[in-house]
Amino acid sequence: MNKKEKELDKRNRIMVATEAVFSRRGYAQATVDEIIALADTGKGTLYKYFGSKDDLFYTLVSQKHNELMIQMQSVAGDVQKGIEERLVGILTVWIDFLRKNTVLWQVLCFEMTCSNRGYSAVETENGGLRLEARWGDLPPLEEQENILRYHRLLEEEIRPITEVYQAGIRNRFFNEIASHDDIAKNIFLAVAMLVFFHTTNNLEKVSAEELAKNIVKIRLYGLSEKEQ
Amino acid sequence: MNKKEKELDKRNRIMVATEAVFSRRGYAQATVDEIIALADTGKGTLYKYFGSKDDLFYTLVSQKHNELMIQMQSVAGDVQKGIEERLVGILTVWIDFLRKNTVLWQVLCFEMTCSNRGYSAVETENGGLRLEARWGDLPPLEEQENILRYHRLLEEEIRPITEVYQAGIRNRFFNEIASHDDIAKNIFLAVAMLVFFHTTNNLEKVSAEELAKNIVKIRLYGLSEKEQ
Amino acid sequence: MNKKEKELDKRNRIMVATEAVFSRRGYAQATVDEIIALADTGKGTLYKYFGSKDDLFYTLVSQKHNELMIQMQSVAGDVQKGIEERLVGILTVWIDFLRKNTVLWQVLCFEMTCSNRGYSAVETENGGLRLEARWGDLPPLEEQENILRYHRLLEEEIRPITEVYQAGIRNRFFNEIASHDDIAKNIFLAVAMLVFFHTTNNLEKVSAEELAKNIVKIRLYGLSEKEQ
Amino acid sequence: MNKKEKELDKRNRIMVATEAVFSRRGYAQATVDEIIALADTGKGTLYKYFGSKDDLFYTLVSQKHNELMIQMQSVAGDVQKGIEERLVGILTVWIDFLRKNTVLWQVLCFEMTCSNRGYSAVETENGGLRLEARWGDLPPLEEQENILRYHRLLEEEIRPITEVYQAGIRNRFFNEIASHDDIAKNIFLAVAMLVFFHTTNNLEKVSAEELAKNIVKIRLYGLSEKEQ
DNA sequence: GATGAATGAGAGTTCATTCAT
DNA sequence: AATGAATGAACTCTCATTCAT
Repeated sequence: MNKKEKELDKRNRIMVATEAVFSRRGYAQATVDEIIALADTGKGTLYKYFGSKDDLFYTLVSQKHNELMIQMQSVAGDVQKGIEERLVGILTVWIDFLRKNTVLWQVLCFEMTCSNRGYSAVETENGGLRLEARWGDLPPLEEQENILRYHRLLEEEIRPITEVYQAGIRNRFFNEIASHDDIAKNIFLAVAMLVFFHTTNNLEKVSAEELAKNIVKIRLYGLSEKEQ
Repeated sequence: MNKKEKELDKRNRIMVATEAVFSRRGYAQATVDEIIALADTGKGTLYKYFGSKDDLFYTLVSQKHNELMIQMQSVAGDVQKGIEERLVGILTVWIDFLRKNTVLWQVLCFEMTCSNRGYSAVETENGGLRLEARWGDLPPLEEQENILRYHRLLEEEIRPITEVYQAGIRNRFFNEIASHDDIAKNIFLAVAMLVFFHTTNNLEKVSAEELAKNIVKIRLYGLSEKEQ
Repeated sequence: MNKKEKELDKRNRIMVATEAVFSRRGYAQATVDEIIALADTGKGTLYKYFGSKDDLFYTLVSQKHNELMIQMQSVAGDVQKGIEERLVGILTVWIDFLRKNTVLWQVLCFEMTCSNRGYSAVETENGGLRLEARWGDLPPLEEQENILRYHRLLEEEIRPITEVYQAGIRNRFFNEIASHDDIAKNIFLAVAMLVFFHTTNNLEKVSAEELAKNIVKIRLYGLSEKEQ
Repeated sequence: MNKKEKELDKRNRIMVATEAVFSRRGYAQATVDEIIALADTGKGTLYKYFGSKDDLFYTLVSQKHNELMIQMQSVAGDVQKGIEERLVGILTVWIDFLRKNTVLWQVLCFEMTCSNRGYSAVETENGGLRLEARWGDLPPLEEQENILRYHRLLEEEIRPITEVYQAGIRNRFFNEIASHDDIAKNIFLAVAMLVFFHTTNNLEKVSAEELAKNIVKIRLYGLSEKEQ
């Protein structure tokens, strides 16, 4: 094994340990000590590669995010397919992904976005994101930026569904109720909730695709036997 | 003010401060010091009444939970009303409640249930709840019990919807897709997500009832213009 | 010993330990661990009372500074005495003080003012002090303020000499060479150097007053046997 | 460029970077990482040539010290000149040198001699130097030696003034007050203080020679208008 | 009964030095 | 010969909990 390979190996071992530890402890409860013990390396090495605990987490989820986006785009971009088919495709990818990264994405959604501290991200005029506090003051700018980058990941992950959804509106595929802006976002998040709160014994048996089909069917055609 | 009143006053002041601090910091970032400063009392007093930081949080959410349950039951129990009407009623209460307690219930759902550490609660044969770990070991029994009590709160809050939903199944109000067990739970959680991730500028304007009506309509009759 | 006394006792023990440790290690090399071990207390106690290592040091020297200023003013303010007598008085106090606090005041002069990192303090138009960097950038504002407070201590300590000196100029006590502004400051600092670099065996034997007299004589009447 | 030249080039680049970094950070705050980044070389190279951070600093100041000594000796050794002229000459060199190396020599005087940790150097019977601790124990012998070498540099730098001064005593150039041994040292150090604490706006304008002349005049003939 | 001073384990981070390549 | 990845001891600081008054 040459130098380059060894270096990659170290980085990789840290990355693997990082995933394991954050997945079993969340962010705040995870300790750098546990990570380096698992990676069998020194603290200095970790900090040389990743700079800070927050950067370490960001690097991990950022990488996973990129893989997710590639998969999502491959199913979302196929204009041959109809609205329903595309929705099912995107949700299948999303469910699959969340099942593999349940804890990490919970941590990302609630802990890292500081949604659980009363901050939310709102769009600015020029299409960017800005942090907003439900009460009191915002943190220092540098910390705001650290928080916002997680919001940006999520925003990008929601976009494929939003786009298909808007195509559906243009096609008059949807009824007038559908005009509310948050519906696309809501499908995305409702699925996340489904996976976050699944209990091991019932949900796992259903394949991601089957689940996605059902969810889309319910959203599109409803649960009711009767006509509205 | 007599002794009893004075004691109540102290407890109340701590409770109010507790809500304020956990609501703006989440659980991990909240400090007991900030709470007692706001309550203008001593640390010993707080620990005398509430025992631990975790018990303090539990007491707070437990109290709010009880208020929520009373409201939910008052709209869920009315057998005169139809399925749709009852669903709208429950969700209206739920949305209203979450809007007032957004951060607290996020913390409850993800931080306190340790859902963000890979634990989930599964039903036991005798109708109770048991903790299960996605990986590795469970924490000591005492800590498990502390975690489980939060799961019990959530389970109880979901029940009214589940009951209405099961009534719908008995009435043949729903189509066969609806047979999946998690659907009731999913409506409940999807609404939570909607409120957790609202951004201040758009959602607030819609009344809780209007929002509930739309959500139920979509669930029941679907988004699609066309027949399935 | 009652509660108040005990509290004072703890604070005092920390203060004493602080002086001992900073006096034998300087600032950077001193560790909080050594201080608490010597004070026989916990880390939390130290941080509760003093907030940070820097604040701890500042509290210590600030206290000593106040004692020094009282003594200086008592000898500098006596308008009955002549210029020479007053100079001798101030320098006696200064030498005495420095002998007792040699290391602390070295640390103050060089380490804490960051003079040893190329920063100096210059007077602003409104009589305050501003930090200036010989090269490159200044540190963040908050850190600048921490540095400046040490400069302010020193500036105040120099002032009594400056005042006597200016009185001398008004009285035409000095010759025209004396017009340079920095001369008062220089006497003050030269004495500091004398004490900082004394070697135990020779200087200590001379009393502070005797030393002060000699220094003043040399400054006033010169070393030379001959007339200029 | 051949091998020898390349090696020299590397050494030189490290030396230049060393000066830059220690000059803007002092010793404790300087990092080897910053030095090698500036020198555009590897850490191993630096440690190969210089052995340790302390040795690196010593090599730097030692080199500058040698240049200083050559200049000092060239003005101190000229027996043609009178006492006053020689003093002015030495101080001119010394002021010039300090202005160019203000931070480095501050670090040398206070940080490296561990004067700021309560150690001082005293002469031994055989003319050497020995470390002495104001309180407590001395460090291990090896570290003592590292500290002493900085004292030796300073002692050597003071010597030219001492020699001129002793010539003055032999010539009966000085009055009886001047017999105190530390006076030569004090002139030397007072000048250092003057440069260390100059503030950019006033002192720089005066040439080193002008300043030296004034200092010597004051020392020799005094500040007072009146005869003693 | 109410208090808050005292605690100390444990957190994230830095950096001089080594040594295999 | 030159490198820079790897190290880990040591640093400052936090905070839930206790218990003497």
